[in-house]
Amino acid sequence: MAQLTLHDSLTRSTAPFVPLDPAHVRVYYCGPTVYDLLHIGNLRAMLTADVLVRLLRRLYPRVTFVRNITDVDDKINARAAELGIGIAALADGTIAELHADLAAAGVLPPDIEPRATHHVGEMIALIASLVASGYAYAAEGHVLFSVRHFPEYGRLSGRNPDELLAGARVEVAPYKRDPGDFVLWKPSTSELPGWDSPWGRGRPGWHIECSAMAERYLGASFDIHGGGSDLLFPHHENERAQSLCGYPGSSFATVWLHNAMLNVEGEKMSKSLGNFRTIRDVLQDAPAEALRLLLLGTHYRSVLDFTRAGLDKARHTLDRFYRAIQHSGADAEGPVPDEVLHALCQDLNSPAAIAVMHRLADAAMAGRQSAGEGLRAAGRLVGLLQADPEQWFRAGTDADAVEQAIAERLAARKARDFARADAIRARLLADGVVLEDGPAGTTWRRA
RNA sequence: GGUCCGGUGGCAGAGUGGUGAUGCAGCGGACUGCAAAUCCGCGAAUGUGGGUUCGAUUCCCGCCCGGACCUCCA
Repeated sequence: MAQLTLHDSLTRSTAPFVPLDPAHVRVYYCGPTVYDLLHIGNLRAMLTADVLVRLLRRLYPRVTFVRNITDVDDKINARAAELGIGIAALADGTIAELHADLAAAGVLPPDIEPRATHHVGEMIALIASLVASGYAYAAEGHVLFSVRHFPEYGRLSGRNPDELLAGARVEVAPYKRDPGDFVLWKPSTSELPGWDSPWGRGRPGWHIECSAMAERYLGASFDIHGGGSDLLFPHHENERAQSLCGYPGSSFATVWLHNAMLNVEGEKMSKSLGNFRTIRDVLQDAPAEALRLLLLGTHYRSVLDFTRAGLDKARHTLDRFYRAIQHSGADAEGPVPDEVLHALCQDLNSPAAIAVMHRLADAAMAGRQSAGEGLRAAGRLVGLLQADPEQWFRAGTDADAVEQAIAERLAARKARDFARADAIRARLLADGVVLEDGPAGTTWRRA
């Protein structure tokens, strides 16, 4: 069996992945904050996790993948107030949209998708334990984690706690003992969502939810924790501090996986630049597999540039793969080719796996059915090539009308009236249908 | 200011201490009424200056350039 190696952000090195329990691999990913539709940056993180989990499921007998939903947060409060609805209603609606978008994008659902608001009790218990053991303190209705009590603080993100605040852009709240201390619990006014706690009515800080939910579903020590690289600090650094101090003797995550960010047409995606692309938006004008192939075309730890041209190219590549499958006569999946598995096992090297798929496509095009079957199998491992080729090439077209036009054109060609034949072909092309004349007659597909 | 990451052919994008994947684009050819698709062939790259080494794109140092993060953005 291929040995999986992964890059660990904590050690900043790539090493063989050794599960705590080979019979049961456990993965936690930080999921979205549900106040708006998912964008393609969110999707990149989800997709990295998706490929990781698909691969782990091939390599190990049992995998539990937990991806949380943050449904209590100041941004949610603000948006709910803006819309004049409750946070639960906003969260429920957003979660339904999120599930629809991810299903459309071909992202498999996690095994467990815990919501923060359903685990406030666990968070309060964890905070109480941190207070009792001296790692946290209450002040003015807040509970704060005391960074100075955790000597390893800063190790994950490579930061020196003493220097951390030197360039910070925020004012330090007066109730903090050290500027780097972060909030575990904060008070809520009567109009804000809140829960009763030993420190009064309030709501949890952002970081504590992941510590509590990861422990609840995976145990205090588990295998892989992932998320976008922007979460490395402070979110993951803080989670790690909370969990290591709150669950003595535990190791929290063995491997920390972080995917790089995504740009749009060369610029950072941001609301102010107006280049924010939601999944839904992109799927309006490209098949989901094209979006997926585009994202997998760059290694997850490199910054990826999302471009319209790239999306079109991805679609043409898929045309080539589907054509090869069709040509090889592969109507079923074969075993996953070793080269593909091997590529993915090298720290999820999806671009290398895609390169192998191109070679398989060459062989399939040459008529090797087993190559076509291998291509399909490789596709499934990375969530591609799941459509029926016929469907892929002809979805959204009026087959009867096209067949009729082809018959007319054939008659024109037989009469050597090429002007008329070409006019028919041009008309179909304008309607998004491409004709291909082969020895066996004329075939067609959408452009 | 601090920390970190990266600079590979026209473009996208892997890998590697010893003749630099893969795709797109380009060029020549086959096929075609013309195309499309497919096939054959061709040209084309490791930011910069040093160091280590028999040999560096790969390791080390300086420089230049780009990017990310620095308290709640995947």
